[in-house]
Amino acid sequence: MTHLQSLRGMVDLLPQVLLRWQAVEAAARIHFQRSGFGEIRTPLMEPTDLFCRGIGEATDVVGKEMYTFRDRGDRSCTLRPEGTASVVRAALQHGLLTQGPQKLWYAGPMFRYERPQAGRQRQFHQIGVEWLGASSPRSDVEVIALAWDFLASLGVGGLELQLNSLGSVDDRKAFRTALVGWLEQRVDQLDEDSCARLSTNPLRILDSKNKATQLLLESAPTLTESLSPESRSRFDAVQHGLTTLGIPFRLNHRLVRGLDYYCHTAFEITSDQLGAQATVCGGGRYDGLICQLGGVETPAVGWALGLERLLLVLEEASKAEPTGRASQLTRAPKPDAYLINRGFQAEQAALVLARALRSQGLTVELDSSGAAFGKQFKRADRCGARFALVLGDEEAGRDEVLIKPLLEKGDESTWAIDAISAMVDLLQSR
RNA sequence: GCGGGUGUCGCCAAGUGGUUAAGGCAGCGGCUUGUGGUGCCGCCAUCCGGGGGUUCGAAUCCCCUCAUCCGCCCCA
Repeated sequence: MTHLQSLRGMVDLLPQVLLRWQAVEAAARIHFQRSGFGEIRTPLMEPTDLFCRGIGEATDVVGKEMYTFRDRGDRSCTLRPEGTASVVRAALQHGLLTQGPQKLWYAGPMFRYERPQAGRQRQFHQIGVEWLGASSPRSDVEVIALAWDFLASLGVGGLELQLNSLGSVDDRKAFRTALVGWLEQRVDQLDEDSCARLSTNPLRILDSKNKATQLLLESAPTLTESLSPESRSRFDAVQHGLTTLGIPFRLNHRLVRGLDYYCHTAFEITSDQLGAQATVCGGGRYDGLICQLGGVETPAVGWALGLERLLLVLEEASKAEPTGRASQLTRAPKPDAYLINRGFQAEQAALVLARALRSQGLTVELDSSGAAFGKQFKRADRCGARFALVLGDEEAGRDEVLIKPLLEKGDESTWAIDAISAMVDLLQSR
């Protein structure tokens, strides 16, 4: 209809919707701060090579989903498809890691050129956490708990934590060989997609949604079997830690994360309310990434959470439970006062009064229509203001203002227009 | 990139070949030009996502296109 429209897969966030966003972001800020994570903001655009090296050339994200273009200096630029590579780049660039381990979190838009569907957009938003320089299995546990508790604090239900270990780089290599060998004997039984992946990214075949392939995989060698004793005991320690914290999880030995940099712990938190894109949060350990991007060998764990998906789940939660925690996040703020005014002198006085009250922390809606009093009252009522303040020529002439409660019963009262603190007391009284 | 569904006012929604395109919500105006919430009255799509075509005649049929939704791939 309109010729000017937002690009496909890019959505506007309007004030009412943003109420929810802001609540979630505020909750995140507090939650991460408590665990000692500091916020980091990196550019939305990076040199293309960062992602090719960080995420892996063979991955779909790099292979077909990046927004890449050349700038006027003929540099290849890419709109970031995820946050981890950028965070690591920034940490290396500023020598953060020479000061010891870094606990960082970020929130912001990511870009992936994909076909939009439920819970998926081309510009979407992630909140993520990266703990660089953490090697203990306990850090895996802590980071997972950080995600789990954050979601719980928002009142999100119906979540499941799925856990797997990809083992060390060597374990993975060994398993890869074993799996490919096993699958090659059975190529004729594989679906088309899986066949293609056999040479590019065989581990991902485990994830296949193809029913026949899944059935076939029942008897395939498993990742767990090829774990070294060290990897095995590390995986046990992570599970033990989660159990200690009372965080329920389900082992899923098919869980393979899509990005190349993961090793050892891999996890996903899924929701039963999301349709096909059920993963709300995903992450794991990526001990090799920092080295790969030019730093010294440094272990790290982290995760990223899809904000749009989280908000989708929150919406369901607040529908199901209108008085629950999730619903409280979205209450629209009502003005404390609606300032009705009419007449030249009164309008000037109203401007001054509104500013004075706002500077005292009140939310004041100032009518600027000059319409009839009845009209202005109607608007005052409609916006849900608790009080109407009335300034007409009569009041202005006497340097007074009339205050009338709109929601509770009570009489109008007249106040000296400069009795700001007394008015504030009344307007804030409960 | 592939498959399927949908597209009528800001939102919900009737209409499926025949003169002026229901209705509801919201909005605006009035009854009520200094007092709101209820009520009543009025206004609010020459146009049916866009472009072509078929027809005496189309929102209704056909083609193309765009957008959107659901799924696949993949991921948060």
